[in-house]
Amino acid sequence: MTRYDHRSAEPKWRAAWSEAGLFRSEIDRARPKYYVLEMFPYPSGRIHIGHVRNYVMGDVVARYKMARGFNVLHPMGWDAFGMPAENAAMERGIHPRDWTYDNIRVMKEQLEPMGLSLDWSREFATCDEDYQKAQQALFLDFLEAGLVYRKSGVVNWDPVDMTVLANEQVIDGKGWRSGAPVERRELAQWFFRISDWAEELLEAIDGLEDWPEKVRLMQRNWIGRSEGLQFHFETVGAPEGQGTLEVYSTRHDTIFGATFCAVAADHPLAKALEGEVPGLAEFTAECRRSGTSEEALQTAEKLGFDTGVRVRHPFEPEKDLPVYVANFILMDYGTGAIFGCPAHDQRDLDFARKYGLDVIPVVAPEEAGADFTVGEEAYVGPGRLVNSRFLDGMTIEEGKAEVAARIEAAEQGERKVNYRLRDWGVSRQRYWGCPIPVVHCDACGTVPERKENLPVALPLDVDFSKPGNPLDRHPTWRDTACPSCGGPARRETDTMDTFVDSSWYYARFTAPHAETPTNLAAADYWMTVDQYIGGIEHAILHLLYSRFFARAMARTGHLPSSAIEPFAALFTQGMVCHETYRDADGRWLSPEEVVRESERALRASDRSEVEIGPSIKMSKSKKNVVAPEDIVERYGADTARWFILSDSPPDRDVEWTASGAEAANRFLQRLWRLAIAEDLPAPGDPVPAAADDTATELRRAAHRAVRDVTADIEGFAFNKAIARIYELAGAIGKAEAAEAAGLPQARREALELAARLISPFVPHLAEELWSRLGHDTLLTGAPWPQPEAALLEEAMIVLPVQVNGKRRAEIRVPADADAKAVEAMALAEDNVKRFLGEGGPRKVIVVPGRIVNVVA
RNA sequence: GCCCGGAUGGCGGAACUGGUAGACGCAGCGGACUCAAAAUCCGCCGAUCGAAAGGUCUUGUGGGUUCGAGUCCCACUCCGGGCACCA
Repeated sequence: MTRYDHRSAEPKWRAAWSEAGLFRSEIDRARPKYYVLEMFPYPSGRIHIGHVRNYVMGDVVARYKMARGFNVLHPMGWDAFGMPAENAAMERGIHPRDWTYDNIRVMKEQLEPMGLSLDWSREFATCDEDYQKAQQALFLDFLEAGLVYRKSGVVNWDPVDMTVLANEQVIDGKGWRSGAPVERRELAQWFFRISDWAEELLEAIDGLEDWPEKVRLMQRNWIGRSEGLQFHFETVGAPEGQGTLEVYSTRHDTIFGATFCAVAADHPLAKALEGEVPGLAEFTAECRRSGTSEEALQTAEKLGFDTGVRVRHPFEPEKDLPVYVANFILMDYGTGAIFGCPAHDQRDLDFARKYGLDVIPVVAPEEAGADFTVGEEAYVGPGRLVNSRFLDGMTIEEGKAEVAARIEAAEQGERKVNYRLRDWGVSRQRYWGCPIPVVHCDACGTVPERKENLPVALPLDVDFSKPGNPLDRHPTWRDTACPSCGGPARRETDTMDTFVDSSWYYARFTAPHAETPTNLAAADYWMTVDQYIGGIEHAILHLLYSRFFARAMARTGHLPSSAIEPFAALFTQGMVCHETYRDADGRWLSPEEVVRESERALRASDRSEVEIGPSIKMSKSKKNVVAPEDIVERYGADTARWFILSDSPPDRDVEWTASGAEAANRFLQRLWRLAIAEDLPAPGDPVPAAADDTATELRRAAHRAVRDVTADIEGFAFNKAIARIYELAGAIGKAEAAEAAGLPQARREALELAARLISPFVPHLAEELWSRLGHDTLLTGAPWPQPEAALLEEAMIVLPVQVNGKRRAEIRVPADADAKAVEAMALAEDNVKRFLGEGGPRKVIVVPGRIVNVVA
């Protein structure tokens, strides 16, 4: 029996698409545009199935929208800066640049056979000098607009690698590479002023209706808005210049429960006292040394040091509160100082118990009286204020309002909204990143590089044999002339966080070869991205940074104001998982080393028993990876595309199985066999008017499939769309065996519709079927089919009949039968009579077209 | 700790706004074709009682609303994810 040969068909059709230039997009104002984008890959070395799933989903959308008449933009590029390239350089002596571009070449070769409808003419890598130049120009414009600044900040410093570490790179207080205890060090860093946009970024989330609710919630939490009161206490016994202590609280209603104040180790008051109070300097040093990783913070004991300084309670002048330096107070949130109310904050309570401070309950639950006490658990629920003089009896909200009003009237403070979101530190002491285009001059200070001198390019002759930033110790690269005075100056050696690169690439795709970062006309036409697709792991940082960047670019004239939200719709796809295998010695085995039988698995080499582990995300360490090129070689790209979309909803994880891939291939072969049947009439031969019921039934099935597949694609339910296509193939297969007037024509119509419906999913096979059915045009880009309304309507329908809510019979009725007739038919059913027993029905509910329920 | 999801056959999953639970696929079982195998085709496939017709039970657990609940409400169990000294 002949078989569909993907090895010859797939390259043939890709060549045909390429020759026809179908995926090159140009501005065309006559057609509506559609911009579909998948999160671009980091060129780590090889494409894996997870990438394939991501891009195939985007491809289904792109091809579908193309068929619906949209002018589609579907580009691809490379997120090419980052640490792994430097690690490769250090470990294997390969230059990061060569390593990166080699990987890009290999991965592009892997991607090519997948048949993705990508416009490769727009391809770029973020490490291309063109892109760096554009990004540096953006940086300078942001700097001029006041969106970028430089300040000293506390960082995680690895003293061995001599570099700054991200919080995620600090494990148990030690550097993830060096294992050396991480220090908290103050370093001048460049920051983007994202926190200025906190309110705007938060409010605009409401408008992102086509984003997953989950992601919107995560962004809201990340921005972390809180409403509170910022006010000051008068200090007693504090050094010069520390006459007041500014604190921030969201529970200012509990002010009468305050029994202490606490400041951060880096707070000016703490610093001012370091030389005066014995032991304090040691304590603050200890605080600074302790790790900043989440785990370290979580497990760290709450420690405090009484400074001896006191503050005066604003409403009880006779009462003084002690001021502690505490290790759990953060300098960069609020004012770096708090008042502690142990009765109504667990952390404050723990602290108070440890240092023997008073616990004064000031909020009592409704059911409790004024003698309400707090044990080891702070009370944070609702209630009424007690022990609070003029606040007594008020609710928490009323208390807050009253305290705020009095503090404001006394000009001791004001209501203030605070955000968890911090400014974005973008300085990295790294080589393989985009250089920050500024110059340090002894005479002029920090001076922006002139735009005509861009790009500030990375030197290629760098030395990775020593730790630290190679740019810092390069013999000549740092030396330059001051753009302002012309005198000798030094280049900034920090490079930008790679998240900067990915924060605006979507905009660059609209005019990838422009001299300026963007071309406003092109951006105005293509932006915003209509559908963005990628992993949930980028739910916060990448997406938030991109939203900030689009706004900053709009402010500096690089994007139209209509594009401040870069991604109109977001879809987060699940991961690809696979079973794990271990041999008797506990060594991981890859799927190629294993023969899978129904209930067990054997090692291919010696048929020894293999333990089957859970299906988890594919990873090199567990060896449960499947190489896309192996699948493509064996079954073809279409099989890989079909299978990866067929089994699970796109937002959930999918398990890759060999049997599933085989089944996908079996189905594609089946479609092909159906389409090469010899008894099919010529193209254009219409279904005769006198067609038999069998033929009409097939036509109905085909047109229903068109309706359902269309809805499923629109709804991102590709697994359901595929199930509908399986059903259609089943109907065509059944019809092949039958003989009826008009059936060959109906089969032909159904096959043509099937070819059109599968084209977004398995584009090569769709073209092959289309061609085998006698067409000499390309199917790709051809208009999407419309179902015939008349064929979607059924003359007769089957209605279930329930007695007391249990199904007892089915009746076949005309679709437009009236309720009375339906009721009569239902009551005439034997089984209905049987369960009704003696006495007639008390009530009959007829839901037209749905169900009949008889109540006995 | 706080905030979100989710739980449906042996497995992945369907089920419109409350209306025949289990579409479609995998795995399994039986059969046809074949000397045989592969490929292909046909049938069965939640549990249970029954020869059958048909009955009973069944969507994590327990309650509730309703003519009718996988779907809505309340309480709980388990699983997954996010955040977490944020004052």
